[in-house]
Amino acid sequence: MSDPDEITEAEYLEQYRTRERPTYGRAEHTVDIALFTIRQGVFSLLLIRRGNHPYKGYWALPGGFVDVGDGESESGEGLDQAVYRELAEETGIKIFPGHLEQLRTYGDLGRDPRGRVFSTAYVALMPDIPSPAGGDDAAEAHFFPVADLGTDEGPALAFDHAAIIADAVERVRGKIEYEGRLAASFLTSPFTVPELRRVYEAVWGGPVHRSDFHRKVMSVKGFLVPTLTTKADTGGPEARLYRLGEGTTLHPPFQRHKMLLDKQGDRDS
Amino acid sequence: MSDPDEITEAEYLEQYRTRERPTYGRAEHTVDIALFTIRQGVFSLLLIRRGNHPYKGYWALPGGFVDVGDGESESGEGLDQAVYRELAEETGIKIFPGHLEQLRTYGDLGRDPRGRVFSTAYVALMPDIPSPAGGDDAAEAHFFPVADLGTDEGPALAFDHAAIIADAVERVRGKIEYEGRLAASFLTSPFTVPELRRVYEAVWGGPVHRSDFHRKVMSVKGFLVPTLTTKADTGGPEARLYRLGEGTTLHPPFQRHKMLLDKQGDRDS
DNA sequence: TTAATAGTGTCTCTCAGACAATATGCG
DNA sequence: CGCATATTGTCTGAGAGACACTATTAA
Repeated sequence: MSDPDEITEAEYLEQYRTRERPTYGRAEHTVDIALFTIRQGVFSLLLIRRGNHPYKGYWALPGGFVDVGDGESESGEGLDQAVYRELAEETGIKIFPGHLEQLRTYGDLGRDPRGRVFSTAYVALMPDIPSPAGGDDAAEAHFFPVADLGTDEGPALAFDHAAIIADAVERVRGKIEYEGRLAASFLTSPFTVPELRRVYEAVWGGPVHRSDFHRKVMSVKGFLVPTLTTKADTGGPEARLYRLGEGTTLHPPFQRHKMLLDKQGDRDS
Repeated sequence: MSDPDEITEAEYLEQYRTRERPTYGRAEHTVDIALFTIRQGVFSLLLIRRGNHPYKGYWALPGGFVDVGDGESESGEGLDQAVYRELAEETGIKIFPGHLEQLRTYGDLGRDPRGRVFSTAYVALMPDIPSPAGGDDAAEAHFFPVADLGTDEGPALAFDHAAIIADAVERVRGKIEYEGRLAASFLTSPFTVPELRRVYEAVWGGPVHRSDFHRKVMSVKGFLVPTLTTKADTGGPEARLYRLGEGTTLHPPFQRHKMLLDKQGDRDS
């Protein structure tokens, strides 16, 4: 360890930074964002029609290359930062008002014809704010019902985005079982219990027990904090409005396969 | 769309591949592996002592740069492939006998002093096979008890590996609640129910109800398939040996905070 | 014999599922 | 009124938590 040829870490890094680098053999890194919302009760995903090669004319998740600056350790932007920037550029969403989390990274050979491109996918959930798609880019943006994706009804998808979307949908459907905060991120606060129930119905794609859902969601202490206001225009009695409390995890979780009714129609009606 | 300047995707890609590329401003991509096992009943993580700068002498997760070939789309290796290669090179594990899954990707500025380096972390679980650490590299490899990591007892960790390890530990502790297959991947098949219980005790760090665990794990249909053999040397009666069946998800899940006893000692004794 | 353990049985109490009932608002 | 809905209440059955018990093996 007392090697006379020993160099310090600072010396090593100086050598590393100024080394000869090939102009090939480097990969690129992108972020892709699966942005979900609920529009008119329909669980929907934002896609952008590509205006450039490759996959020109196909629909793709919003996203793009991560700015790595000049490659120095402290230069460029982080992954989360890239996501917020791309959201602003591609969808016009300056301040993202929902939930964002990393999904996973895709790096298979051949997933991008331009070269080796790693893509870190994110899942974003937000309420349906009436100033949606179509950002600074002239690119066409559109919300598609999740149920249509992957079917003949759905759009033609670029790259491996069909697989990413499938993973993202499953992440959302699974995680709202035990993360109540996720479901609430589809709504603007304050909201009513039936509104929250309709989030689950939209995401899971079927009716959810009405009275059981109400009792279950209210039984999680600290999850919903009542406000003094109510909301009319429900087609029934005024509904109390709640905001999110601190208790975020649902113990025990909602169970998708049990909360979902097999047949159409709430038995409660 | 009938632009006369329009080029085909093939033409575009040819231009893209042969473009001028800077020798700077590119990031690199690594994989890091949090390899867990249970040794003598202790939930443990494999770390490698770094023989080179940066962080020379510190302990780090096994891993390394992903081979991206010459940067062409089909050249190099995929992420999973890189993980298996690094496992072989750094730990001598040629055929990985456990469970492997992607954790998440870390890309913060400054996380690697050499430059912008994205790292996709993996979680690996395997039984304690008695031919462990110390691979082709002369590097020192060692299993550390997870409980010691992050304390003064634990090793000094390189890069942001302390944060990665914390995420990995929480992933394992959380996921074995509802993924029985994960817990079983710490064992060699066939195994007994008490052996499986000790996996939970090791990972969660406390005693688990003995009789309740037995009843619960047996009640999940298709999870454990009995063999005709038994195992002696248990300190008690011979225990039946089981192998994993098809039913992998535990519905409803084991609940860590309920299955774990608050105090030492199984009330069952 | 003693101690530790594998496996089973039993009681209780919580809670999810099922469904009824009541009150409210809209056309 | 008739209908859909919000919210509360009640009954029941499944199952988790708690704990006792038996059988078996090692020291």
